[in-house]
Amino acid sequence: MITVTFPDGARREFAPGISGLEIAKGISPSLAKRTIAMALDGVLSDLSDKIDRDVSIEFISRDDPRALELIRHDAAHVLAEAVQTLWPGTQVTIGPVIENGFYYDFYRNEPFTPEDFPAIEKKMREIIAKDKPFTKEVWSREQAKKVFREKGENFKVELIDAIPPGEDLKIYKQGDWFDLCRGPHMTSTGKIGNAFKLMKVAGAYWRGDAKNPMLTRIYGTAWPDQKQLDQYLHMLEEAEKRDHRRLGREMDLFHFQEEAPGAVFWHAKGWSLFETLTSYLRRAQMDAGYLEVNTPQLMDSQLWVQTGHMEKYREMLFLTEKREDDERVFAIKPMNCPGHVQVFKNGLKSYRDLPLKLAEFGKVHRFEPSGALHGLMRVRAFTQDDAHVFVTEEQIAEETLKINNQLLEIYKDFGFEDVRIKFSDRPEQRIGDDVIWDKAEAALKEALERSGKAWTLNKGEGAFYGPKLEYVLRDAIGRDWQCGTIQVDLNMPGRLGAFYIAPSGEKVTPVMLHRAMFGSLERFIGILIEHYAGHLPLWLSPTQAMVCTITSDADSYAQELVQTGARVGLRFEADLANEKINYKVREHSLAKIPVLLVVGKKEANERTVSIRRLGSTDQKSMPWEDALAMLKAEAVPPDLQRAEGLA
RNA sequence: GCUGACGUAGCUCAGUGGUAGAGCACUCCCUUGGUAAGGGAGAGGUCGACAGUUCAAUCCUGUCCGUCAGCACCA
Repeated sequence: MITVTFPDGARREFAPGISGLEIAKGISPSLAKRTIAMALDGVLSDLSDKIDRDVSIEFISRDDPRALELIRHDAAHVLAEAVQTLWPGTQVTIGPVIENGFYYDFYRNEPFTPEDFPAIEKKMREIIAKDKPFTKEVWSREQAKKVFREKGENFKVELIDAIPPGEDLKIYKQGDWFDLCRGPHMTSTGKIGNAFKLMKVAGAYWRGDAKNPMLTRIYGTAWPDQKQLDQYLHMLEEAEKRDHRRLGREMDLFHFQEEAPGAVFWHAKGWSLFETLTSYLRRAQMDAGYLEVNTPQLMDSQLWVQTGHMEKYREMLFLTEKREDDERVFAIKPMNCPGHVQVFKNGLKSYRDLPLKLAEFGKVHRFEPSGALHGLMRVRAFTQDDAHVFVTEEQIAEETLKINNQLLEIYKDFGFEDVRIKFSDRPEQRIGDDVIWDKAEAALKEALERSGKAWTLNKGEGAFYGPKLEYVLRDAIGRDWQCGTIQVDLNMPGRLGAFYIAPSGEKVTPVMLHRAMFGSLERFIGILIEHYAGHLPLWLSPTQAMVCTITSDADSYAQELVQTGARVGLRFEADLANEKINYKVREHSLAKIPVLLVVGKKEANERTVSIRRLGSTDQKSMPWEDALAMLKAEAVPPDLQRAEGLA
């Protein structure tokens, strides 16, 4: 007999080989009816699975959070059946669950389009309405390959070959249709319900490799009920309103145009934000002992041969043409590091100079693939808040930890409390000995452990010259972007001939730590806009207050307020337009101006202002001097607010 | 780069094989109005670029450029 433990702690004995469904039926028919799967010792399993050991069991109903992935996975199978029914000859490949939904990759000569969705969804509803039971069979490798080969499912045959020898080959059937699948599934297609929707089609390479054929991927989303589906769709609409490309236009921050793909035209307001951020970073860097330098935009391409970039990234470099009177080819810098190494090399350095921290707001250019470009997030010309810390091997972990800590401090100033850290170790294509890589990776791990922050491993994703930590932020629609980074480089300084004089008098190659806090200013601004949904805090907002006149009687008073604001370092503007106050309030609210100072004849006479904050309909009248003092205090950047406590 | 979709006024979008339209924005006039759109008039377009088909192309075909989504890439 086996002992089964129930969620309430009760234990019961059963004969080995009893299925979950039988146990549920034994308890009550209604439980069996509403149970769609089970968890054995916490692991989701088919309700039909036979139990032959002591376990704890939980019956999963449709409203259990764990049912969500089953609903989506089953929906993917139904999608595949629907597509193969409508277009026989289409090959199936894989169809996993993803965040917020699922997809299925198909191979077919004719691509699918969104116009096909209604037909596919209709067929899916039919399959769901038939409430076909999911049944599982375990096949032998040979049998499975034979069946799929005969069906012309060549991709499935390849998948079977990739399954490790010890693992069972499971086939899930829903009526006549079946698929190779790891499972588990719900008891029948009817459990999926009707709260699903096909979202988009896209190409995707077979097995994620650009050398392989391209498949058509159909994305869908599925939820336990219509309400949750509607909520999700509504959330997507709201996220669209936060899109920095849209807000960038609405707030008059920047634009792009065809002549400069992947390069930003910063407008005055966007540049104000950019400058506010660089000033902030300058203070932070100075505080941490960095020296700001500036290195050439264009250097002999030979330098990039030395670093290894020409070999690995030739296609991504912007190169000049050879000139008749000069045989040399120049490259626009894709990174700042070689420039900083030149600064380091200029003049003899001693171990006493280390750690030496060189920083630069370096504008770099990379010929990114056209399909990679995305607003401010992925551009071809961007500004790094780049720095290189030259250290001895012994100093690596300590300096890395310092950078990590400052980075997290800085992110907090922008409300990013839960930054995710990825540790990317050695890639296949790399320079330098493995002994060196061992050291570099160990140093980063030590720093991570000492910081106590959670992190995940990003296997094989390091830079070609060294491992890295990536600090990842998420945009409005859930896409992840690398912002900050720390990289340990035991290769490049040596390649470029940098050394310092050790206490022994020997020449020793320094280790270089590459670090960026925002990463790319452009990307960080994109993330910030979406993070704040355009509602920038006062210290960042390009226009901090708009003085709106009620009638032209207050024009000169309004202008005076703007001037006084400017004199104390506040960015005010006046709206003297011949429009009603309703119109002005609406216009500037839509432009995300954080503070509206409304002035009419009354305020001009009494020297007061009526204050209205973005996102609120409250209005408060107060003496102008008080309002000015209040806004001035509020507009102090967070780091300077902290510093005031020190003075 | 790959697959697919898209490109018409500053923005959002209609539209047609016979050289274009709306709303908002813009300019001017009237209005001086107290917290999310006052009224009127006007101006504004090589219909992404280049070829081809056609008597005639913004519309059909092709190539290119750009944008969007996903994939691949991301020093």
